[in-house]
Amino acid sequence: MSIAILKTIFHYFSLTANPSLHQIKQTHARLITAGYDGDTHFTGQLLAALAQSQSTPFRYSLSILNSTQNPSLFAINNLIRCCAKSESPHEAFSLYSSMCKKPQFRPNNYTFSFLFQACSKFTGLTEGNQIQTHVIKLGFFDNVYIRNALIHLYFTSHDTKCAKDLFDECPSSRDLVTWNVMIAGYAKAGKINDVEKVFDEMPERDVISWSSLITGYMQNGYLEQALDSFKRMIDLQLSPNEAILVTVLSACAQLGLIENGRQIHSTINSLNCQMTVHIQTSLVDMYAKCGYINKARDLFNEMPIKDLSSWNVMICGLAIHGLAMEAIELFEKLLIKGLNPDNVTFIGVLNACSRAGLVNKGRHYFKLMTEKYKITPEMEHYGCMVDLLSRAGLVLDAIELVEKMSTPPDPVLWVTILGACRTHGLIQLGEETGKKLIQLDPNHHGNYIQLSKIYAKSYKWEDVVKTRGMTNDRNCKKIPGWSLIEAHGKIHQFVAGDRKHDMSLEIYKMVDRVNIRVLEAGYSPDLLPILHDLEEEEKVNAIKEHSERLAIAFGLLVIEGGECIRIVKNLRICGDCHEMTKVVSKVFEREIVVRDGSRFHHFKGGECSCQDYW
DNA sequence: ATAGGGTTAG
Repeated sequence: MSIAILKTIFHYFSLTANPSLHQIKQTHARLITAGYDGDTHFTGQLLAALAQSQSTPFRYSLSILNSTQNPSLFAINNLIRCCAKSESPHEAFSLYSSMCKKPQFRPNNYTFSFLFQACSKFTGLTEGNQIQTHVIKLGFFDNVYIRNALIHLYFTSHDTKCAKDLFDECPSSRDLVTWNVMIAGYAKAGKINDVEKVFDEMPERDVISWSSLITGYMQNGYLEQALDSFKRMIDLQLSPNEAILVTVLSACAQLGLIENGRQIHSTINSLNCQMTVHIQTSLVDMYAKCGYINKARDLFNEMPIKDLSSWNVMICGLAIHGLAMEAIELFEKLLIKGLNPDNVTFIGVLNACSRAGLVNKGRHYFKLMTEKYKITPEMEHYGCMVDLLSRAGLVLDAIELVEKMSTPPDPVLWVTILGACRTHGLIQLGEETGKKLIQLDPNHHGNYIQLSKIYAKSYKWEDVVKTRGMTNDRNCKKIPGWSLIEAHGKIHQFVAGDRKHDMSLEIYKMVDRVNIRVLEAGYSPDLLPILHDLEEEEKVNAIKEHSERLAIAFGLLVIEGGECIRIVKNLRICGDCHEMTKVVSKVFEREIVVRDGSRFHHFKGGECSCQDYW
């Protein structure tokens, strides 16, 4: 093996974005057989190639460095870079510390840049501060790469103030990346006003500035603003990249905005954006979550390359649509393909079982997950199992499972059990569970409501009033329920008793009309869960102003006949609204699809796709 | 010869 060939190979590596570990190892072997083991120049080359590769096994890189007597600074820097990318970034600091003991060691700007990168990965602010003193002493503090990496480190260590001070301190050593780091940092810190301020003030923006702004909105729950920014960006004729498309598709999926999602889909096609596995997966997810499971399935089947997350979104999508058997079949197909399911895959499968009441299958897959695939169940897996067992009436089994857990159970698990006690008439057990739950999680409004409903079921009105009263004393957090509906490209959002909509008057007239029609058709509201001391009429009003009823009334007014009315609700639909919506679908001859906090309900001809199992 | 910032499924 001649030097010329080896040099050519390394030249090829330097031009390759992600040289394979296998090829690098082969070259390493060739170096050894050619007698260049430990050669200073080639050691540096090898480490540079490894630093550029996606897999950066730290032990291997270290052994390469140790094979040479006098490693170059170039080699050391690349080893630190390998380390920063690897699973053990903290090793970079110990490596640096041991290097500092050698008197001839003179770190340069590259060294510090990689070091701060490593510190950000393990949020080693203490280590970072030590390195910072060296940076100042050696006169590298004005280097913009180093400064940006340091600002980034302060943000990842939640020291927003220090990050901002560094940014303000030296306006001359700022570049585009500095501004982008500020946007992303403020976004992670939840300071959305600062995100917007920085974005507006920055002298120029690139695609990452936009991406940071959009994901900043997403991370802080401003989904509509994320979509607005995306539109602004498209209007400016800028090309979105994969990160942005994945993010905005996720916003559409979460909000259930199919018109918006379709528009983004056609934007992707018309802009000649490169289609990737991630984007296709996000499209499948978006269509599934917006209620178009058939479209999602078609897209999934057409995907030339699928990764595990593609399978996961499809399995989870089928599960939320109640297509349990198909979800299970797809899961079995994934196993036959030889893919290894992960924790998310099992959430989808267990969810599917739970939605369809497949108790034995659920137990089987839970066992498969822990025993064969050695996946430690997370709270979500327990959530599915508790749901599955308690809704099937096996409340005692569910309690046993929760009590056997090695980690403290999320109070939500007890909420599920409590709900099941109520539906299965286990009053005594329900009361005990409810009291325990309130002790565990005293600030959650819903817990008191659940317990009061149990009392109502056994006509203990004094306890109902007492329990409800406690919510005021204890300053409980109440998650406001909302429903949204997309009509002619616009989003309309309603909360219970909402009178802010432009068409409010007509909407409430429609609510009354709907009420009369459904009552004529034999629907009778279940008033038990509502406070007993309200006047009869007030009780009816309290239910009839639920946000989904306003959205349905609005849908009946503005969505053309023959078109499906699609509603997205953040919380779970209440039993009474569920009953009423079934009747509405029959008397108004309209298909109504409600995506609630838990799953899809497809109402048609007086029936719901969940078959009342929810 | 070596540098940085943003991303998805529960």
